[in-house]
Amino acid sequence: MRYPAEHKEETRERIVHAASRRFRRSGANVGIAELMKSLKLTHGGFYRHFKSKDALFAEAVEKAFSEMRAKVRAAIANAAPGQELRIIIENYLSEAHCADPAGGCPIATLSQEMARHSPAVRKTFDRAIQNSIVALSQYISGSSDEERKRKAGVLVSAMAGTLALARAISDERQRREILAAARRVYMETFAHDR
Amino acid sequence: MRYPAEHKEETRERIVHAASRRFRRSGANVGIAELMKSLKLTHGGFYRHFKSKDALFAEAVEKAFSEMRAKVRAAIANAAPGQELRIIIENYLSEAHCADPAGGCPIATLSQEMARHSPAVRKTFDRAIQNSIVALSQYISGSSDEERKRKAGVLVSAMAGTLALARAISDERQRREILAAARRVYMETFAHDR
DNA sequence: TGTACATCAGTGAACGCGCGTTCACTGATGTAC
DNA sequence: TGTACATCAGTGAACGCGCGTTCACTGATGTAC
Repeated sequence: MRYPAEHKEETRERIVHAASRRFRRSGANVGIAELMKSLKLTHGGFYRHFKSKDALFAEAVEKAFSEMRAKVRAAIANAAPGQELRIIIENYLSEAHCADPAGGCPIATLSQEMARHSPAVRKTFDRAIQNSIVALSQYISGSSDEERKRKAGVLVSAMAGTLALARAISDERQRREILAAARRVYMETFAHDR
Repeated sequence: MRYPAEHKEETRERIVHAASRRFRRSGANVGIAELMKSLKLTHGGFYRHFKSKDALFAEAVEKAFSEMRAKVRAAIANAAPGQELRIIIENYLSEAHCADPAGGCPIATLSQEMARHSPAVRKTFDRAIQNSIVALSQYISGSSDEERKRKAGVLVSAMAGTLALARAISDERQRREILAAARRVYMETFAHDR
């Protein structure tokens, strides 16, 4: 059957969106068939939209980063000037973010498997990381742009590591504790002028 | 053919050692056949030693942590008192460790996929993390045992996150930069009395 | 306006492949007599 | 001391399964005349 004009683009976007969530939840071992089934489609049609699973993965990574940027933007939209970094840290290390890998930061879910991905995927991830660091650096104090970017890189990697470890910990109380302790340490280290 | 008395135990250990390295390099998607082949064995014999791939994975995780503990112990064996934490941070965030995931910290390579592993594996990982945090906490300043452990947990997760992100970054200069910046920040935050 | 044809998103069978696991078998050595 | 048998780490074919990808096909709608 033939479909209305924008139908194809809509389907494509639904695939990328679902893939972005699933890859963040399960890494690259998500099957095309299962993914398409979750959208009430069959696996054969997948290749009308993407030339390979790898191509989809790259787009899904990009999508995950752009979703994160949107969330951060929304969170600090009404922040009092100078409070942006505190809000970013609080949100990133929140229990809500911890409980939602599928809708959360791709660095905390995918960085470890990046070494095993194709050059195309790695390049996408790489660029997105640079963007994130630059975006974050504008809220960090420091005597030069370079210093702010360096500190932002450290903060991003530290927060992603803490989130990943918190998710690996089974005991809920301990998970909450490490998130809370990390919020405090990172605030003191990065959000206070010193 | 029959083998000398301790032969079986030796083979078993060779398998765990090789698996520990391979799992850290590639995550759980390492084939039994390929693993056994790398030891000049065939895949069929695997099940004389382990009841399943999952059982091996759990042992390999344990082995990875115990290797790490041994490396840390060796590194600080001759440290001047009070310098242990500086040495630990310097080693963990060294370019050598960054370039050697297979022989390095399992938190930096496996934490993100832990959520997808069996309860048995998760429990092993969990226990090992607690041990690591407790072991590290003795070198961290703080007014109580609890505070030292909390700070140690944050430091472990932060360092693992930085190492994972550094490995995901393709550009060598940037990789070195983030490692260096993180060494400095974590030293200031955790290794200085304040 | 009506008809014949083209389009193409989506379908589902089929492919080759690698996986974890099972199992009948091998054969050098230890053990019983 | 010599012989027959038991042991069991390791072998390699075979299993069922899920995977990414291909491809001939479908059929509702757009388009040409």
